[in-house]
Amino acid sequence: MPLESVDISKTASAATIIFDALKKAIIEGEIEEGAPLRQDEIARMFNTSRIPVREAILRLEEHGLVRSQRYKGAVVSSLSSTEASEIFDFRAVLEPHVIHHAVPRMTRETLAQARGFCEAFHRETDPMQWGDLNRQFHATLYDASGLTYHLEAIDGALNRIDRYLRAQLVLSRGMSRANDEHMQIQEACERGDADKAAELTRQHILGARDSLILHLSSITG
Amino acid sequence: MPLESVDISKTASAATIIFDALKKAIIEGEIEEGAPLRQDEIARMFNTSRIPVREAILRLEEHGLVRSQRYKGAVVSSLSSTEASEIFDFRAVLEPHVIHHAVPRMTRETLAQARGFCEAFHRETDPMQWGDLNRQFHATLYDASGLTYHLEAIDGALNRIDRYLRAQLVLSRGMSRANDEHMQIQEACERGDADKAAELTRQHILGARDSLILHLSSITG
DNA sequence: TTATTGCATATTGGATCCAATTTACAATAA
DNA sequence: TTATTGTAAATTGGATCCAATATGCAATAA
Repeated sequence: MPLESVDISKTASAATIIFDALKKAIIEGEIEEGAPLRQDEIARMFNTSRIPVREAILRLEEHGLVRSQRYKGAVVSSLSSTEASEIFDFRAVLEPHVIHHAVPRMTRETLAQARGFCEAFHRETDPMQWGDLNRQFHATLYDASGLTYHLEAIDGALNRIDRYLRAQLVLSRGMSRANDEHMQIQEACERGDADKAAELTRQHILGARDSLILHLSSITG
Repeated sequence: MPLESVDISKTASAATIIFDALKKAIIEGEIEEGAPLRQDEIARMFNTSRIPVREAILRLEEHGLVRSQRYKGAVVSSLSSTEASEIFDFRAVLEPHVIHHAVPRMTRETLAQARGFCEAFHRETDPMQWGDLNRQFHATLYDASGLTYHLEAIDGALNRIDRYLRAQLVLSRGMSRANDEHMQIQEACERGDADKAAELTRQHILGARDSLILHLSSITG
């Protein structure tokens, strides 16, 4: 047939649109911890009824991003420093395994793309962009592993601590240190040294954990 | 006050009841892979409207237990052998770490309770019970770690492959082999040998993976 | 026969309404 | 004042209704 087949972009459901928007706002810290999510307030913001809002909130709760009590509503989840620390440890177990599996499967395109993000991260002057570029760099390397279940679990863990990671990058030496470590990881991957890439990744995560915990305890005592 | 304080068992919401029931039925294989979940059919079964059913199905989807397409409904997720294999690998990364962390934190009660499940598993003659006792044994040991985020992730992974694990235990040497390995893990924990417990756990999982994959490929080719 | 079209039915997504519960606050009593 | 009680408003959970889409089948044309 002479017509080009065009992907009719089936507009997502209202519930999905609201879910994505709330997820982004919560992850990036736009809504603060403990803040309540009022169903009809959100419904008005999206010009829908409360039904898709409730579905979005339910899905967020399954990911641990909000906590809700019957008849009392949902609030954005907060993390104690021990909970945050455990999630870093979780990442420190999974991510070295994933990158080790990924290194022998990385293509030239993978490495070029990762290097692009790595350098963009280095050059970027807007702190609001650091968090995204950081995640894109790591995700590009990890994606080569093809371990979709692992990747989803890592993504969920990152979502839970994303606002802390962003705060961390703004700290005195957070950005420059992350940048140095990214460069080392990138180079290990380019050399095909899976063991080194895995160990550097582990230390990258545990270092971030320790510096964050130190920071949190210096604030709250 | 002279009255005993009694926990008024606040009846769970309809959505939660339906969610739990569907989750159990899917995990245990009572509903077969690919089977559609009709909203009003389920609603009639629970004497509710479709609203709580939809919420339950949405939550199941977030856990990967069902897949749904817009206007087409939800079906029970199926797993390819490569997907199943990856989930075993995922467990093989996390569970040794968790038990290693748990061993020095195990109390006499922990060990006694685990030994109870271990022996009950050994004695049990009803294959329908094997799956539960197997999970209870491991969960008892893991719980001592206090790593709640890890435990949730492991639980989610187990839910995805539970029906295969159950099938596996019924295979020729599945039950007796699992039993031997449980005994060794139990003894390592009682000796306080965290390294050994972790390594045995790793082999326990990878052995199950290999035997399952072998079995699946012998069926489907 | 075989493929295609059109329509009736089935099913899901969302809006609106009502019920159940919590929360805020005023009224009252110690 | 301070604690307690009662009531109204706010909020969530669920039921019912309508809209949007998919599915199955009969009718038709090649």
